[in-house]
Amino acid sequence: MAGRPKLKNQTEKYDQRRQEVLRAAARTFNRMGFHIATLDDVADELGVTKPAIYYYAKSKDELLFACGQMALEALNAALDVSVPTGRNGRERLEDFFRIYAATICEDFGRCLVLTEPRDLAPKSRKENVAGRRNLNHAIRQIIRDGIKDGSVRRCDERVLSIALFDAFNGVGRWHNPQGTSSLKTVVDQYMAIFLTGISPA
Amino acid sequence: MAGRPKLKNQTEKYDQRRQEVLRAAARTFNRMGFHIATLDDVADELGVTKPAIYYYAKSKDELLFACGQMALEALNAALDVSVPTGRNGRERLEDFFRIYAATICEDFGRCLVLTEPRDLAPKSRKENVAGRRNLNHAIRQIIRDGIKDGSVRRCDERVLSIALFDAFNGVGRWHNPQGTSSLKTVVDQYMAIFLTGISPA
DNA sequence: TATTTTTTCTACTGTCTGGTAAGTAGAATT
DNA sequence: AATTCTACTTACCAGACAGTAGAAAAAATA
Repeated sequence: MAGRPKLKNQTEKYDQRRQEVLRAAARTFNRMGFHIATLDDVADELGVTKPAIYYYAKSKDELLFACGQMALEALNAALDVSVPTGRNGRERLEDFFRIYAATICEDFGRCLVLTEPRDLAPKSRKENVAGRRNLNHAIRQIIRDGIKDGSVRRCDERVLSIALFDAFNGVGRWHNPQGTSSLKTVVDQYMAIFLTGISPA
Repeated sequence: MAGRPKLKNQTEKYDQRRQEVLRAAARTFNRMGFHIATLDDVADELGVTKPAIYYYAKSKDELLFACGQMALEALNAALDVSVPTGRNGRERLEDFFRIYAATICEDFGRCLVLTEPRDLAPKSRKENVAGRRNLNHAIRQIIRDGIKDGSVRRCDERVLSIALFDAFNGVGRWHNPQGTSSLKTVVDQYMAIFLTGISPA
């Protein structure tokens, strides 16, 4: 944030451009891998030169961190959506993971899924891990609620949450929007697998 | 590679030492991440200096590739085990993924799961991808067999195989052998989730 | 013991890349 | 019109790290 503008009415333009920079970073990281991608690659993606990046972020670490935060904020918003009662635990799980799947197929979501906290510097990592853990804990709570209300089978909620998150992360890693099957089709299949298992109905 | 011994009775010792080097590499890559770990880190893990590594492998790329191959060979062996008939598709899936889970919790297996083909140089990558694809295709075939023999619900075998692989990969990423729950306990839960779903029985 | 082979070390190089210094064209403001 | 601010650019640096050359232990062999 070397040169964040001083005039109030310029900051909106700056923030928009910063979003474009972050998105270019996410796309480049996703395409090449965070450690393989250089800041010159990110700059190319955006059609500028490397130092221009530093006008909007102070380090490569900050770029990755900010991309992750964008995704985490979207996912936390998804949590709020699934809170309204009237729906049991299993239904709330389904609500959430449908949004989760959609989110991690976007630029920032894929970036969150394709990188690990250890790619971040200690300070960023701490906050990133906290965000991931928060999400994880929220899902575990929904699972516990589901077990209580009888809509989810008795199980260790930690194991189920990991199975769900990692299985869905696979969608972000492998799904090709240009491919034959739409995201909705894939997610429907995932839901069927998780709701009633792979054994025939 | 660089200094493979010329005397026949020395090559066995060399090969054993090479295994130790590969294992040290896998452990270091797993602990720190492939791109973050330096060859000095690998050497430290083994208690030697960096050039000693080059006596057993000609590049960092070869280390990662060889670790992946170790895991892929173990997994291909697991495929053979699950071939004997008398067991239906669903049972063979279960057989395989129990071995899969155990394998990816070992040093080389975790290394395979925690890295991506794009971390490898083009030549190694090609072979690595072929190995991964071979495994994937074998599982898809078992799924198709299971659908045919009625032990697996009708579904897109590509989607199911990805869901299974990625969910189980999560075990390799998160399971702590020193933790409270044993690997067998975790895998049993996974099996229950996938066989009959998260809805109560 | 002398000689050869195996294994590892010390010391170094070349390259790559994150990050910076300093300058500039054009827009906004006064 | 003069000044200030914006969004960049060109040119560069310093450190890190994969990989190497050559010497020196250590082990095996004769």
